Amino acid sequence: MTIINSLIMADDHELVRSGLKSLIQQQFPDTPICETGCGAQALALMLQQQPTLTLLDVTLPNMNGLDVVASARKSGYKGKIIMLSMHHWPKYVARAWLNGADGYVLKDSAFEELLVAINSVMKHERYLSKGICSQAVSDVLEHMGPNQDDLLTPRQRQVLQLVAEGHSSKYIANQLNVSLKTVEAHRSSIMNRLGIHDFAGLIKAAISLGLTQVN
Amino acid sequence: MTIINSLIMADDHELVRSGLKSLIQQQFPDTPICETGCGAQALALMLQQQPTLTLLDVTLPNMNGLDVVASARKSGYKGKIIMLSMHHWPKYVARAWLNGADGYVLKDSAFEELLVAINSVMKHERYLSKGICSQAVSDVLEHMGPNQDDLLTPRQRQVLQLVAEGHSSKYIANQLNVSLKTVEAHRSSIMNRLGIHDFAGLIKAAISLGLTQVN
DNA sequence: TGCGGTATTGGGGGAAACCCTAGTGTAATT
DNA sequence: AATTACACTAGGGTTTCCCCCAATACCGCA
Repeated sequence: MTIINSLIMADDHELVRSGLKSLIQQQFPDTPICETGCGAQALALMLQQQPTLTLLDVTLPNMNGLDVVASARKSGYKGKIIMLSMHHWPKYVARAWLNGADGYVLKDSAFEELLVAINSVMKHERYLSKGICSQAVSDVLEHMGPNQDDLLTPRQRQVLQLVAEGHSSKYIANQLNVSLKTVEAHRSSIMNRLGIHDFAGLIKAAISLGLTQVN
Repeated sequence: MTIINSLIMADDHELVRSGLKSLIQQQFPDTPICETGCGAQALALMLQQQPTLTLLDVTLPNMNGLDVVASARKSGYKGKIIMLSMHHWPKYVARAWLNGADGYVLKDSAFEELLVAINSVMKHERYLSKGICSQAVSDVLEHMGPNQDDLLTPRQRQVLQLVAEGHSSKYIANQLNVSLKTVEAHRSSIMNRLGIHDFAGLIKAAISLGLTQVN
């Protein structure tokens, strides 16, 4: 039987977290579960508590799950990480892999599959959800440099995500603890790099990069 | 104590359904719960089984939740309907109201709030999730005819499309041969009507209204 | 015919964003 | 060890946008 000492769960919808927590608690009654709805807090909790297992939604406010994984690994987090996502796009899966995730489970999976994933990663195996074409993921990985293949730097993606969530540069500057001017400089460099000259294009780029959703 | 004879739950993600089912089952152990992940099947089940209560996600494959509500009511479904949605936009809430929903609960709510919503609608009351500005919904309802395209005036659509294409208000003013201030007034009234408070939301609204495309 | 609502038009002032320029730190290259 | 490249940081000055307010024009309705 798999034993999980502690668990952190990050999802942007509290109802979803509650439901998942209920299901997991039934399977692992003795595991303390800590939950959060935002990426930055998830990262902080991971580093503070070093939980045995972290369940991370990909689309999170503040900082998306893929960046959380990268930052956590870079900061020395050693626990297992399973991504929860509704996206089956190979690009996302490959990015999760490279950033240091151990499992990738689609939200359109049965709970039993999540249990299989948990057991797999706790045995130091990787798990890829059914319904994801692993060949396509391999292909993407081939054409994907080990790091920094993306168009934007982590900081730029972070800023772009916050912009696309509708926050002002002032608010973003407070969130990131930098100057207003710094945020504006990031915005500017993002637009230069993507060849965008207006706000609308910025939002559309964020959508097509998966940093935010239309609705 | 509220008694629910039967319940149908529709959500596009099986993991979410499982979790929610687990929570609800704990509260209503004797209620049979039927679940589905697609809108068309949800509609069919509602008409066949006439459940006491239906929980409907707004974003569903095949047929979105708002259309399911409209069709179900038109076909004589008499049970209660609670919408589950991640969208707080007044536009969506107003549409749900007009189509015949009894409750509207954000996915970013505690499970306890869903229970309050269930108890409310079973007592023939309407329930609106916290975090939704009911005044904004009322405002939208005022300006909302029976068909969906009355949300914006032709001029507003025209302006919104140009905005979403990335043009500045100044350029738009020149294109339309009106004052800069007029265009800005249009932008303002569009945002008021849709319950939007930032530029990002404006672009996303234009996309979901089909006025522009992501790429 | 008059009345109310709203579509469309416009202004002023304050806040936010954009363009240009530039310092610092880090990592890879030569 | 020196150089190059670039991510991240930041300021000054200009342009653009957002909120409160108002005038005219149009359309349905009593």
